[in-house]
Amino acid sequence: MTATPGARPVRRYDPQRADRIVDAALDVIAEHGVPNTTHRLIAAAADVPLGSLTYHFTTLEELRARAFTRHAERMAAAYEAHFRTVRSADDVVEAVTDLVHGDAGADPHDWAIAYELYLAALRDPALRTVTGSWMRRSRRVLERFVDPTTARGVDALVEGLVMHKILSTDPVSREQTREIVARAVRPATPPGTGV
Amino acid sequence: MTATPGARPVRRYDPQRADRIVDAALDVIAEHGVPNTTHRLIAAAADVPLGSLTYHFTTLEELRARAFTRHAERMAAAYEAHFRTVRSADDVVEAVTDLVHGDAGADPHDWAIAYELYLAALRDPALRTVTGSWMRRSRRVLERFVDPTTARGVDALVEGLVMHKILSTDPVSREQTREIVARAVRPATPPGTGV
Amino acid sequence: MTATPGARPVRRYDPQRADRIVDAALDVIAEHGVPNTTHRLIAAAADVPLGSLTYHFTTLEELRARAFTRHAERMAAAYEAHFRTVRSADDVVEAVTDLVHGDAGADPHDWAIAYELYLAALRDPALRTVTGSWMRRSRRVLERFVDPTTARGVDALVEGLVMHKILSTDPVSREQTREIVARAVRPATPPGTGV
Amino acid sequence: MTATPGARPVRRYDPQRADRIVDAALDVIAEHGVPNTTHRLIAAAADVPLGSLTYHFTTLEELRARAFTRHAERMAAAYEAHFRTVRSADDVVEAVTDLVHGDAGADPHDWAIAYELYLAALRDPALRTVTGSWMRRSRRVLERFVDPTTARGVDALVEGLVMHKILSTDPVSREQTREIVARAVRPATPPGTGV
DNA sequence: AATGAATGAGTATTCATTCAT
DNA sequence: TATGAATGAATACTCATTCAT
Repeated sequence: MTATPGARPVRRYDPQRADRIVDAALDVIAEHGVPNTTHRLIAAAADVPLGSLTYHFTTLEELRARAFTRHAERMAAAYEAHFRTVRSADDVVEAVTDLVHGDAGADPHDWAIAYELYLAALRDPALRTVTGSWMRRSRRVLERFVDPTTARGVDALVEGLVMHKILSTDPVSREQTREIVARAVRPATPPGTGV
Repeated sequence: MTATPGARPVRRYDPQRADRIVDAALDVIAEHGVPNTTHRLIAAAADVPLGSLTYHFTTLEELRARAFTRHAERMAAAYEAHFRTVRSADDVVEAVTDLVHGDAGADPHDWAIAYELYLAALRDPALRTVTGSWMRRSRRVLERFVDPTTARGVDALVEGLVMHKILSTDPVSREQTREIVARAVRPATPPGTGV
Repeated sequence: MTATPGARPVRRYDPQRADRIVDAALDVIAEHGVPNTTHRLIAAAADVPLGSLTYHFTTLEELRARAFTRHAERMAAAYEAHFRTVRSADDVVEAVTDLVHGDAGADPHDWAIAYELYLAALRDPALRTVTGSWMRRSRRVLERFVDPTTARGVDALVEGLVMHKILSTDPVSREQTREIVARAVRPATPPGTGV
Repeated sequence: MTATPGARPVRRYDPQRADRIVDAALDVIAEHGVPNTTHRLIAAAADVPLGSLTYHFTTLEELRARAFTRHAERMAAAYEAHFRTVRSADDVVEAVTDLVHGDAGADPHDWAIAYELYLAALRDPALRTVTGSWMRRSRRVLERFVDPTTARGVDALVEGLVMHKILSTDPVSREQTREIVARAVRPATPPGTGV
């Protein structure tokens, strides 16, 4: 009850602890993957005692969900910020190319978490609201510059290009990416104008 | 003294067992995901005793790698078969649309395995040769109809469209997909022709 | 709703548990030998649940090392205590004979552990610091009565006599032991005095 | 029944196979220790198929016993050979010193097996006939030069010196060993001649 | 309110031995 | 006669979660 002198220094009032734990969880997911994301690893990363995790989050699953939600939120916000200064359709091509080649804030660490989330969402429909709303926000951003169908296509294209860039053994060049993106961004060919 | 029928499980002579185990592993990966793919689950799915797995495959990791390799091989073969009858660029659009909407042999089960492989490859560079060669084969197929850069774009687009179809809460329609694909397949705008 | 007595095993608060586990490990090593010293056997001997072992000791190897260290420490202390009342060189002969014939605190149980440690040290150089410091302490005790070389010889002799007593089918008599020890304790023949 | 052409080359009639297996077992025991001496390791060392082991030796324990028996026989024979040219008591001192310092045919490999045998004999009384008869032969050799009690002492001393040489962190010098041995070999002090 | 000790269910893996061929 | 495939019991170890303090 009373602080015993000489006892180990007690961590004082720590209102952001839950927050710090969520961020630590994201780091662990990025570095070790969901299956290796254990209470112990997160506790160590957050520098909090083990019991603190289950005190703040009933289950590990809940903590993971919170972490993924936060990540999706951040990625969507970064996406929006990235396009804030874009004006013309030409700028869009450049901006999207930047996105694919990592010059837009999202690094491998972030993409690793994203793919962990994707796979988790594949198994857990509850997480699909997280991925779903993230995608809707991305498309909404693109719709400021292109028609909805094109937005959908460009958004999917970014996904696929990033994934192939990571998984391929001969990755795409920036030049090629720009070319590919440019084609996707062009307005639909008016019917009857030939292929 | 006498062999009581049913009293003792029969030791089966089973020359294709290793093969069956690999297929069972794929089923388990599809249904439960890599992290839940345990020896026990695979053994049950293949209807073989537990010890049989480590007899045929030194580690679980090795078995997983074999399973993923077989899956990638099958997916690539299916991809090639799917385009075998395609002749014109117009047919390509239809064929790719079929691919995205599951009318080309690959079902959610197959895609689930594919995404498990992607994530595994993200952590394990050894698996990247598997994903890499699969992608190369896909592109090579497309290059029969379009230029290499376009092939790359279309291949990435398929990836992204399928993924978003699975992860989104409002999925894309077949109509939209065709439109998006058509745009990606169009030849590049000749320089100087304007947008 | 009410705690049914006996229904659920009681979670015990048990601050000396780690210590008790180490002692239990020593008992198991003595009775079953290192190769049969399993988590299960130790847990049963210490009357603690299985998971408790790896909670307190990361690996079984670590637990074994701790147990051996404690044993060597105890044996050395007993050795020192045994010679505390010895004054003359004659007393030394008697004291050493007692040592060999088990009248000095160390029983077959203790020697069994010691030999398990020896063999373990043969494979694991880390354990050689344990055996090495134990031997140094023994010799230091003997050096209170005889010159260092003699101490070394007597110490080795004790080792060999005990071992042969255990492994031989016709063991040495107390009388013989005393005679042998007496010869080893005698001061070196002054040079030039002939044999 | 008939040799199928193209089948793997069948190992032809191999009458010394059992012998080779026993030697392989000794190698494995020396290198890996009894607890790690498995059928698989022995089969690999002997370059024979796995099933061959249980074909020739009912249990692993039986094979181990055979291996230990052979080793003890060889060690005793080497001991005898080593003393065959010894004539005087002075020569004995030198010969014993050679024994301890490894100049008598027995290397660390041999001692490792010996200690594995000792420990095994500690647990299994059946093996004590092996160790017992080995020791008797050693003593009998020494009794050609010294009285039985001295022989016993010297034999034990060798045991202890070798063991301490292996387990100690500051090993004994050849000089010291000779001195210690010399003292043990000297005839008993005639009663009444003082200590 | 907070925590570290505690635990049982689960994991991959090893291996002596059996047995169909 | 000889063997390699087969298997079940056992092993060390992990970990989410619980709970006494």
